[in-house]
Amino acid sequence: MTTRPEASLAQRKRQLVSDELSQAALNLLAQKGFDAVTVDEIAAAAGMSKRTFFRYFASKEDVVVQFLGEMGAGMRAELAGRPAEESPSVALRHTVWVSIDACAGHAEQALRVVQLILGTPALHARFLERQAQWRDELAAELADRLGLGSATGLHPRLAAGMALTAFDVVLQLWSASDGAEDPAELTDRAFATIAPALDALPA
Amino acid sequence: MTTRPEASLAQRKRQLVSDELSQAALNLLAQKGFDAVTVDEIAAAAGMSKRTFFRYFASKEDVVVQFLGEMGAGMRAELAGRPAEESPSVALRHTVWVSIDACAGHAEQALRVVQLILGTPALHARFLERQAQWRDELAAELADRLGLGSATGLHPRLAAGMALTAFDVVLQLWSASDGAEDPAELTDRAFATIAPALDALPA
DNA sequence: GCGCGCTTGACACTCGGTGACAGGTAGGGC
DNA sequence: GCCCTACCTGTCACCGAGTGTCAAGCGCGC
Repeated sequence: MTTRPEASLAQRKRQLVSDELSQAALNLLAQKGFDAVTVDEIAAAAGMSKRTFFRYFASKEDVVVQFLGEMGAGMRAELAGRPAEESPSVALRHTVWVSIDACAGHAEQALRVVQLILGTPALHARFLERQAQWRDELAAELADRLGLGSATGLHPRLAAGMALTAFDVVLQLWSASDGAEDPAELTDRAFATIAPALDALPA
Repeated sequence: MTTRPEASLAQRKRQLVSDELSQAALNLLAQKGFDAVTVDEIAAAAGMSKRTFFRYFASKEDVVVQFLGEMGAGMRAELAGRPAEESPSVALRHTVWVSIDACAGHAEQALRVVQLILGTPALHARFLERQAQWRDELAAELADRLGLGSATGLHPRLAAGMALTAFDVVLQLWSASDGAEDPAELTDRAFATIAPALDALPA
C-alpha cells in the first residue's frame, strides 16, 4: 500500500508480495463478499499458497484491516505533536483529521474499503477492536497533556471516545452517502457538537 | 439466565439446557481463558455434544455475549418510553442506567463476565459489534424524538455514540477497579461531562 | 399401541489457522 | 567456481470452529 524508497531490498520484496496479496484480496472481496471468498482463493489469485498468505497476514480480516495500524499510529503521533496550549477539542480535531484526510486522499479506494468493512460484521468487529486500542492510546496521551495522573482517568477516556465516535459517524455517513458527503465538512460539524464536552473541566 | 414462569414447557426445557450450557461455559472460560477452552470441552462439561452446543449458540463467543441482546432491547425500550419533553441527556442517562443497573444487580457474576469480555480480544470485538447495533437503534429512536427526518442524522448518531461511549468507559473503569468503583457514580460523572454536547442543538 | 414431531448424537465435511519439514534461491567468503 | 548460510516458499498434516445430514430416542395425542 505504501512504499518507502529508503528500505532494504528484502523489505521491498516483502512489500511487493504483500501488495500483490492485498490487491487480489480486495478485488475478490469487494466483488464477491467477504464470506464467499476463501483464503485459498485469494492466495491462488495472487499466485501463491495459502500458507504464504498467512505469513503476511495474521488473519483473513487482517488483509483488509491492516492499514488501520498505521492510521492509529498516525493519530497518536499527531496528538502527541500538538502544542500543549491547544484546547483538547482542537487538538483532537486535528488528530482525527489525519485519518479523514488519508481517506479523502485516495477516495475511490478508501470508499470501497470502508464500505466493505462497515458492511461485513466480521470486519466491522475487527475495526472496532482497533478503534478501542486507539482510544486507550489517545486517552493516555490526553492524560499526559492535561497533566493528570492516569489513575482514574474518566475524562480523558471520554474525550478520546467521543472523538473516535465522531470519526466513526463521519465514516458511516460518508460510506452511506457513497462518497457524496464531504468528510471534512462532516468532521467539522461533528466536532462543533462535541467540542463543549471535550473542553469541559475534568470532574 | 432469566426464567419466565409463563412459558410453554418446550420453551422452559430449552431455557434449562441453554442455562446449563452457559453455566458450564462461563466457569471454564473464566478459569482457563477463552482460547484455552474448546467447544467440545464446554459441551462435555454440560453433558452434551458439540453439535447441540451450536444449536443453542451461534458461536463460541455467543455463549458469553448473548445476554447483550436483551440488554440492547432493554435500552431501546427505555429510551422509547422516556417522556418526550425530557432533554436528550437525561433520557439517555436513564437509558444507559438500565444496563448499568443490570450489571450492578448481579455484581459478582456480571463483573466476571465483563472482565472476561474486556480481556479477550475476540469477545471484545463481538461486544463492540453489538454496541454498534445499539448505536444505530438508539440514534433512530433519538431522531424520532427530536422530530427530524433520519436523512443525514449526524446529531442523533453522535449523541447515541457518546452515551454508549460513556457506558463503555464506565464498564472499563469498573472492571479495572475490580468492582471497587461505583458504576452509578461513574455514570453520573460521565454524563455530567457529555451532557452539554448531548443537548446541543442539531447543527 | 401407533404414528408424529421435536430434540439429540454421530459422522462427514469445509474453512481458518498453525507447526514441521523439505526444497529453492540469492548472497558472501573462499 | 564452490560451498555455506539465511531466507522464502510450498506441501502436508493437523487442530478447532461451524454446518448439513441422517438416524435414533422420546414425549404426546389418537
